[in-house]
Amino acid sequence: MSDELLRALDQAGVRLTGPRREIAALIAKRNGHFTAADLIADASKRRLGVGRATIFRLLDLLAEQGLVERVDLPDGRHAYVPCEPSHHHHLVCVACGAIAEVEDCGIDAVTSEASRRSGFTIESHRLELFGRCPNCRSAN
Amino acid sequence: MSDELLRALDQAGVRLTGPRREIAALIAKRNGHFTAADLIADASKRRLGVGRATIFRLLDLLAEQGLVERVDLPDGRHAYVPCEPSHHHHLVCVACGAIAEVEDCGIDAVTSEASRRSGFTIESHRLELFGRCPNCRSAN
DNA sequence: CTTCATGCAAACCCTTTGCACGTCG
DNA sequence: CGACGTGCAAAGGGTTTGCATGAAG
Repeated sequence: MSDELLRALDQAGVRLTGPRREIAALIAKRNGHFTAADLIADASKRRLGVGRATIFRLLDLLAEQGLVERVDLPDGRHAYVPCEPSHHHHLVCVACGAIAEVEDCGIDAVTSEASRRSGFTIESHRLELFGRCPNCRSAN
Repeated sequence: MSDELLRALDQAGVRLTGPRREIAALIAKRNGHFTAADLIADASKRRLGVGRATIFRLLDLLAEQGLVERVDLPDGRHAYVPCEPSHHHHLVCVACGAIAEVEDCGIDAVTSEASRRSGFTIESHRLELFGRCPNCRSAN
């Protein structure tokens, strides 16, 4: 479960310490997005002795490696989603937090159109889609 | 300059108090995005007696009315941009902070494609474009 | 006059940092 | 063994809240 993250970290030459393994397992056990606070709560619930700081430090590390990405929820909270380094946008279920990764589906056309109209050179963009996953849609 | 915001607030039945007028003027005097901290600094620089809380409260109010929108900068800071209630996306210059508003330029095609692929129903989205405005591009 | 907004300060997050100790390889 | 990671606690920044006072309509 948590092997994916650990393997990727290992490959990146990152030390696989005890706390890092435990936090990776917590992340793997969640599905969908999670906040730093979620992990901190999980850790304290299970009485792992890991400190807040270690969790934030690992999240930074994972983000650097592109293994998680930080998304800003509509309510302003910061969350993280596990993801493949190459994929780029996320679709998040507002009901259960499930995540789907969306590869470029024509966003380039949008950016170049915006660039043409505005005269800006576009260097990067952030697209976040919010909706309901198939499960939550039918459950309601 | 600050009339636009004030007029819109008035129409919404919001009391036009002294502090609100002053803060609206500060916002009008900025061009491009700004943070709450920017306004707080402006206010203290000019020794207006307005408190932090009032600034945050007005920003909330303006956001409720759709007169400003909160954007999350790539570095994680929260900023606000003044905008028309109907327009929807923003292009922000990473060099000078200038803002261009971008009306739908085919983003619907992207969302429906993403929806088709993932099975999610899409309720909302957030698109932020980052680049360089014509001025900053030629200045460099 | 009544309702609502304000300033101030304290409270509250969330996140980062400094440091002595422990662990990994 | 040496470099690096860790926990803890404290510091830091941004944002919110409680409350007595003051202004708006």
